Amino acid sequence: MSTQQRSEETRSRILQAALGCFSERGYDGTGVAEICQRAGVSKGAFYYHFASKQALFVALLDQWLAVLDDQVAVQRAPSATAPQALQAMVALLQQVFRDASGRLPMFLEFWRQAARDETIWQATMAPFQHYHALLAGIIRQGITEGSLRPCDPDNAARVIVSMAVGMVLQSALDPAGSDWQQAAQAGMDLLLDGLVRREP
Amino acid sequence: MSTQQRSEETRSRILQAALGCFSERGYDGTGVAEICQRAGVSKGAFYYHFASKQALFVALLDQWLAVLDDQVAVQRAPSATAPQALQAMVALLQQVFRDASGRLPMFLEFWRQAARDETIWQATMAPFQHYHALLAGIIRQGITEGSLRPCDPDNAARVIVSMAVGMVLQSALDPAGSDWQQAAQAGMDLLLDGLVRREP
DNA sequence: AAATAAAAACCGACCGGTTGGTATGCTTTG
DNA sequence: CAAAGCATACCAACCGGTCGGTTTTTATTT
Repeated sequence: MSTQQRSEETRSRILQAALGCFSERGYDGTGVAEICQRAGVSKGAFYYHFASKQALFVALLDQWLAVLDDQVAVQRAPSATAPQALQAMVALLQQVFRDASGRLPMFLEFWRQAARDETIWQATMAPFQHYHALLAGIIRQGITEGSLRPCDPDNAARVIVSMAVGMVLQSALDPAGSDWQQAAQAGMDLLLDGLVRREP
Repeated sequence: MSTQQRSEETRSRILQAALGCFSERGYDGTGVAEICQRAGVSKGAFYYHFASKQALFVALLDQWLAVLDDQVAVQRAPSATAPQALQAMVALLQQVFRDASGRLPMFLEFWRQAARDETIWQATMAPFQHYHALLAGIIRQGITEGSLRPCDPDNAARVIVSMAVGMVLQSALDPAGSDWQQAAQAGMDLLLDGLVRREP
């Protein structure tokens, strides 16, 4: 096997081990030695691939963001009506629940660090703004084409993003507390149809 | 001044200092010495009042929960219709935004610790379940009295709680990103009326 | 009221263990 | 051989927590 391959595999194993450690014990709670042991490499290898523990964390965040970008790119099918497009967006959330199963506490680590580190903050906020813009666009289009009632698209998008974020957080804290995939589905249905009873 | 008064004031000052430190630097990021310095007391005083750093954290959580219970107690006026009652609940959220201004990162600390510590988890989850039950009750009543359309009250309550939690988190990360008080108001309006355009 | 005891409140030096990070050297590959 | 990739030993700093001692308040006795 070439040294490049071996090197990249080592790096990958460190990332994977760190993901597990951070998810289970948190960022401050896990030491570099612990990550190395789990990855089956030495401390020297660690600091050969990453300048610092913080840099590793950022790399982990970047990796996650890359995955997320892919998912967003797939979701580019503006053919359907706005309600259908919004329903389809829920599937993306379900992807989050599925993929990040057991590693959702990592989100808390990201968000916590984001509140203190400028670089991490920008990277962490990007998806929020991204999804906000995406949703606001869909809603705005839906209003002009008549499938949605007139309202402020930004506010509506904010509601949807907030709901999603809230569910991700709760599922991180209490995975068994509810079927969050189904809750997200039902939530979007509710949002579309409204709570108040209509008069005939 | 009596020693009791002095003692309680010292304890209070430690709590206040800790709140500031944890909000700014996080739980692991702040040392006991730092809290003591900010509070103007010695380490001896600290460990006279609190068994450990963790115990101080729990005390801080309890303090917050007490405030929250008061707010919930005030909100006990089931006289109005369900939509009105739900609108009134939003005011409670606004209270959170107002009171916890600048200390919202503390929520992230609470939630993060909750993912690892059983005791903190229970205390942290309690308000979630509390509000869920409260909202579900209002909605259920609204359905039976005809002011709300038939739906699953639990799902609807989950949506509202999730929206609130999501907004609190986002306001913690990006306080200047939006007028979250107004966003919460608009969100509830939207939830009540629905997004989809009605046919005449 | 003075003296004394006892308890509460507080101080700050100190310790043991941990941790992120480094310096140096060995192996393998090209 | 030169460089990349990796291992081992080690360190300086930090941090939660302890401990013996000191001051201040309260209770008790004389």
